[in-house]
Amino acid sequence: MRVSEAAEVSGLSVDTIRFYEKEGLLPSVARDQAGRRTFSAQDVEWLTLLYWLRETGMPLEQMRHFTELAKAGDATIPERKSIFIRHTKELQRRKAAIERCEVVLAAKIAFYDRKRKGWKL
Amino acid sequence: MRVSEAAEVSGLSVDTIRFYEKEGLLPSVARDQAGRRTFSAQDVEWLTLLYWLRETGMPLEQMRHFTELAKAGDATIPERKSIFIRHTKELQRRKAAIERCEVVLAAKIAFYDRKRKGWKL
DNA sequence: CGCTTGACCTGGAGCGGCTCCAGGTCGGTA
DNA sequence: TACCGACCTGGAGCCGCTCCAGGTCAAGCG
Repeated sequence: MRVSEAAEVSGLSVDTIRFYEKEGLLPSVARDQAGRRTFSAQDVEWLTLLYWLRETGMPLEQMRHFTELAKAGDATIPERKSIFIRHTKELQRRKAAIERCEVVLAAKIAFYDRKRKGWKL
Repeated sequence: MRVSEAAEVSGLSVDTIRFYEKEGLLPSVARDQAGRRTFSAQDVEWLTLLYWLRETGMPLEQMRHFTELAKAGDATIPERKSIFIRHTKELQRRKAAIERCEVVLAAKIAFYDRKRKGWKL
């Protein structure tokens, strides 16, 4: 699979994939004889994971660390697991922030509605 | 109220408040005779709103536009309201992404647990 | 009354995380 | 065989801060 298809499937942009490779966030990327990146199903799964982690705010540095662990083999599974558990907690924090914001916005909207009514009366 | 206190109450950093002023995101900031910014309760409320909008991903450009509308008076209330409604929808999108990511992480964690069990048997 | 301390000021550099662009290479189709 | 489009690289640009140097000022203490 070539980079544009990998991008489409994973949700990342082509530029972001190249950038991630440069930054060491991809465990390995094969090239064909013409020097073009080729992605296996596994590679694309990895990209998709990165997509979700970034989409939900994990810093590149942490993703890079995670990549190093994955490259180092099964012995690092406990640490990788704990990274995911920590990120899950972070997601709860973010969800709470969103919900708090929803309340704030709902209050503002209600305020505007009351004001509008005031004009009409 | 001075900038450090306004920062503490609003959740923004002092640097971010100064940056937002420079970028035209604050409708007006008074200064004392020594040239220091002073914030009224209203100002702090505004900062807090900006905090929540940024925390949940609204771009500065949109916040700037919103500020302009607020400065222009009550006639712009319908547009301001529609900005909030749009952002509320964006929040739903983001919450869905977080929930999707939670599922992905839970699956990964379960996978690690199965693998760990495999070792022990 | 003067001195120090610390909160504030400004302008500008640096950084994370992309995104876009110029200029070039290559392979598959008409 | 000549082209077209997808790929390549290196580097500039952009957003949204964050940090720093170098300076001003007011308030509290000796």
